[in-house]
Amino acid sequence: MQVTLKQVAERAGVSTSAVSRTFTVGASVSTKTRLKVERAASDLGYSPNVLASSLTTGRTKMIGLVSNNFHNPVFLEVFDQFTRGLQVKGLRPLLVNLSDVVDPQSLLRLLRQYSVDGVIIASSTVPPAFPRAFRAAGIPIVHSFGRYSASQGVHVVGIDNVECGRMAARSLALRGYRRVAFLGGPATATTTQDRWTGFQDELSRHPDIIVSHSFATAYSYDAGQQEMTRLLSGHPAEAYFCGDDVLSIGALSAIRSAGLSVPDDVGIIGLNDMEMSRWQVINLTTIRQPIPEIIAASLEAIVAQIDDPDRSTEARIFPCVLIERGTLRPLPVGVSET
Amino acid sequence: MQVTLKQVAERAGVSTSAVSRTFTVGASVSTKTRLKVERAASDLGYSPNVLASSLTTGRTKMIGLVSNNFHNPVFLEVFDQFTRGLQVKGLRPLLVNLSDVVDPQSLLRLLRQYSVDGVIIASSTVPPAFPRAFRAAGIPIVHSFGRYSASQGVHVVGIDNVECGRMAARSLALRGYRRVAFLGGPATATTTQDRWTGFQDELSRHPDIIVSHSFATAYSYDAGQQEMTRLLSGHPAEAYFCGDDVLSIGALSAIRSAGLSVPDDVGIIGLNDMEMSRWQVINLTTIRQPIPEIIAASLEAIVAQIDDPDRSTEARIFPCVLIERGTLRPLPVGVSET
DNA sequence: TGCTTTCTTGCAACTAGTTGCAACAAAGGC
DNA sequence: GCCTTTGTTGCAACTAGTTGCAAGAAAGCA
Repeated sequence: MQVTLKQVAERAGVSTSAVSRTFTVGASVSTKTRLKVERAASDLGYSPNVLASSLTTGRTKMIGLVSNNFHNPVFLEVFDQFTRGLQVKGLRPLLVNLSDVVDPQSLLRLLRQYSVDGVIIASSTVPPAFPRAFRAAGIPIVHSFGRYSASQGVHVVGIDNVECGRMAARSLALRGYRRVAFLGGPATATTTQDRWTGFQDELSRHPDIIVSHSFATAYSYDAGQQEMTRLLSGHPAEAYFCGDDVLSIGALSAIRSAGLSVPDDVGIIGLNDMEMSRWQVINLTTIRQPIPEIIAASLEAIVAQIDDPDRSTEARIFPCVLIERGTLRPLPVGVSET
Repeated sequence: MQVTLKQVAERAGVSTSAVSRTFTVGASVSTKTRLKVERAASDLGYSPNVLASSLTTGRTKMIGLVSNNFHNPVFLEVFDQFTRGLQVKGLRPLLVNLSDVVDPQSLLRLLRQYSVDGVIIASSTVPPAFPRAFRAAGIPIVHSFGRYSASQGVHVVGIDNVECGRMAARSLALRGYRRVAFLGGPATATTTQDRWTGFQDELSRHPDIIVSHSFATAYSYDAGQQEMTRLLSGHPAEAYFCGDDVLSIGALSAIRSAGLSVPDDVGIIGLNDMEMSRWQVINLTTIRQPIPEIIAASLEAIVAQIDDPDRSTEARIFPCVLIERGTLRPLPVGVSET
């Protein structure tokens, strides 16, 4: 079945140690035996079994990649970049769909069974108890797209959601909107809370602007559409900061369905800048999350923790940038963004 | 560090065999020792190491989940369903992003190093040499979204792309279009070829309909937009069958940008029915691939092969269905789809 | 050539489990 | 109570590798 190290040793006429050492970088082998071994190995089509070697080395080169966000299109991009980045570093992602798992301990048990070298939790909606469980178990952990303050002792890489809320508020204020609102995802999500906090905070400096808010039941197209439909039946605001791009598009659909025009009747600003937001049929003004940077920093952090488990944790928070497209009215002449 | 079976045995005052057997279903252990062991295990927080046990059992319960399709939004749904489905069966997906790998042998080597129990290749654009390499190596393999004829001896689950082409052709003919075209992805993709073949074949029965075709450089929004822009500068058809939904949306954008209206000036029919196609800002008429069925069948097939490696392979081809939305003109009164 | 130093190599014990076998215990039948 | 059958248990050898140690080989130097 499988070609083993023993068979290679036999064929090459050397000990198993010699074979093991030829496949270990930095081990002491003469060129002569190395050649013999390599010859035998390629004859037999041998490749070492990482899992068997993990027993003694304690390294599986597997990273648990955990997410519950299999519906937000940005996460396809996230998975793409994570898998490529891990592969480049010689690591393999063991993917875990958290949607079915509710208990941090069972996730911990699961990933321990496979003795992964580290865990990346990629989602803003995973409760902090999950990363904390890994921290407590001494398993290298990074919470990507997480919230800084929530998980003390856990390395977090993400954005400043409060600042994003402020940024959205500033954009709306600068564009002269005087009745604005926040349309968030579920109120329980920390990201939603933070964005709303920042939004509110910034607008408290503009007493002339009337602020309201409401929450959709999920970060989804349907939830956005429903909530906006409901809002339009009352006395809608002039512009909405939506918790996320998918929500924005749901809202956009509801506005258009109601026979209103964007951005003339109602303005929308989203958050994420997913692939689809630039599609001309959508053309969403939004705040871009620097995904490549967040992922690169996450990978860096997990590798650093594996190499030095006692490394102190830190949070790396990246700045977001406003991407102006067609769903907010343009800046007045002479006014510039900041 | 890790709690081992030995420690549990010591604490419970039994042999390691007894512990091993308590965690093996169907093994012979008395209730008395089982209780002692379970007690000790939960005291120490023990969970067996799957990888160590895989050495003797030959089962890692890991499945290589291979794809190169990290840009098509349908694949988020595909990954979601695959990961959940595998989890339910007690299997773990080891995700491989094929975008960087070019050689079947290096993919084979990689997955052998982790002694995965089986491999699922989920993509219509992976060359058949990849699944064949696994077949030759005796590793259970399923090619999801693959093409039947291409990989003899490999279990394929997917759709009949030729029939999809015919279906699109019939829809256009029934709606009275008389100048139609196929806008495919890269001409090298077998799916593109098959869809074009079926489209052409069906329309050969309508000598009154003029058929043309062209190929975009990729299955992407930008490629669709570019190709449609080019087509519109010439003498465009009345309706286009696009190779895929993303391509369709690119084409849609180009048409709208040119000041033309859909479906009045130009009709579009896509293929896939991804999440976004039903968004009202897009509202794409398309052919739906039965993704849940394809995935369920793929999982069934891989499990069956693991249980019985000598099992004969088969192809499972699922029917697609037309989803009528707003990018084709309606059927004439009295005419019905078939 | 002889002595020291550095390299290479194999042995054997180890990693975390599983499993065939034999010994023993318990239960069942008469 | 004795014999047979069935159930439980531990030993030891096995899975595919790694690695500390000591011995032997090669190289360096005078």
